[in-house]
Amino acid sequence: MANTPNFLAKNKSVILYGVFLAALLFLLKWLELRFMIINHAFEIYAGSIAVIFTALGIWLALKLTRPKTILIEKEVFTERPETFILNEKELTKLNISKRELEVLELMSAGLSNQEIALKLFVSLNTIKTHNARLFEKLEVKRRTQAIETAKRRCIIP
Amino acid sequence: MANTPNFLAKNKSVILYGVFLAALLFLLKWLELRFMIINHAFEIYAGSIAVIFTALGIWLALKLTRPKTILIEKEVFTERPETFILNEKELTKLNISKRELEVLELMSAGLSNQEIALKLFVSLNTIKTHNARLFEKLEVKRRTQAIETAKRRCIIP
DNA sequence: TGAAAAATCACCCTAAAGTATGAGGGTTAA
DNA sequence: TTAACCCTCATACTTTAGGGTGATTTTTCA
Repeated sequence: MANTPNFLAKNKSVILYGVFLAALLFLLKWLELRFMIINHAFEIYAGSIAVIFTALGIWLALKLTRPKTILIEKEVFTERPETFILNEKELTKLNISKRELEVLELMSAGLSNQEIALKLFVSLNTIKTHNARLFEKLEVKRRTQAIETAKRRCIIP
Repeated sequence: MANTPNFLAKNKSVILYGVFLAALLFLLKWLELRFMIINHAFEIYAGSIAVIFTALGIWLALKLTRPKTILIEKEVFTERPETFILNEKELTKLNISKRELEVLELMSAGLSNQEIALKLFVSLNTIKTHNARLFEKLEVKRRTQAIETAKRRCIIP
């Protein structure tokens, strides 16, 4: 395992900590020389150390425990197997008629109301009525929502 | 808001930290008196402070960040082993931009143009422009067709 | 057989979607 | 720096979608 770059990358935090510690030692040595001749120098020095190392500890802890997150597994009811199986229960529960389902499928295929009307040999108004009932039963407001809901519930492929 | 017990409970960590700090000061004072007469007493003292306060910082950080680790929700699809694989080739071939894809996905979710505009913090006209380009690139005339085509080509799930 | 449900259609109106055109600012690569 | 996108927004217009109401005919089923 002569993977040096990987080693460096993985221990980045530790190395950074080492470097930071070295820098701190220099700083502290300098502070020592600087304040040794002043009154209460010792207290100042000790306080500085306390503050800096507390901060260091906090930083270190945050750095090391960052990936520690609790995963909440959320169950999502999405049942769409590759081979479409019509969910008859949903259909009867929602009380969607044969004709409405037909309209829904053509809608999902991307046809306009006019095109659906022509295809089913009925008037545009009829399609609109079917749509209105469909939206009511599916509890949606738009055809795109209807398509999304219907697909999710396995009413259409 | 005279909810004293609640205040105590909520600031438990802070209070504990205060008490611990006071205890530490006593300890340090004792150490100071103890080691002031020994050679290298200063270094030992400083080292002690560093170690103790680093530990304190780590403890503090862990204590304060523990309740904030409940974050990520993982969606588990019960009956859908094959996850969606974005067809990057199609995307680049069709020359669909990131923003356009974003709009397309929201469209597919059943949102209206106005809702998409609000969600993306842009104007309705901007969404309409994105739509027009999308329809042109996908060679369709309506949003429902766009959704159908995009799904079939694995551009959206 | 009679009521309920389904399917059909019409009219009117509003809301949303879509078309066409222009334009300014930002990024990026030649 | 220029050209090519990309993202943004606007205005004006047309088309489509959707809501509400009411009605007729056919099917279905208890």
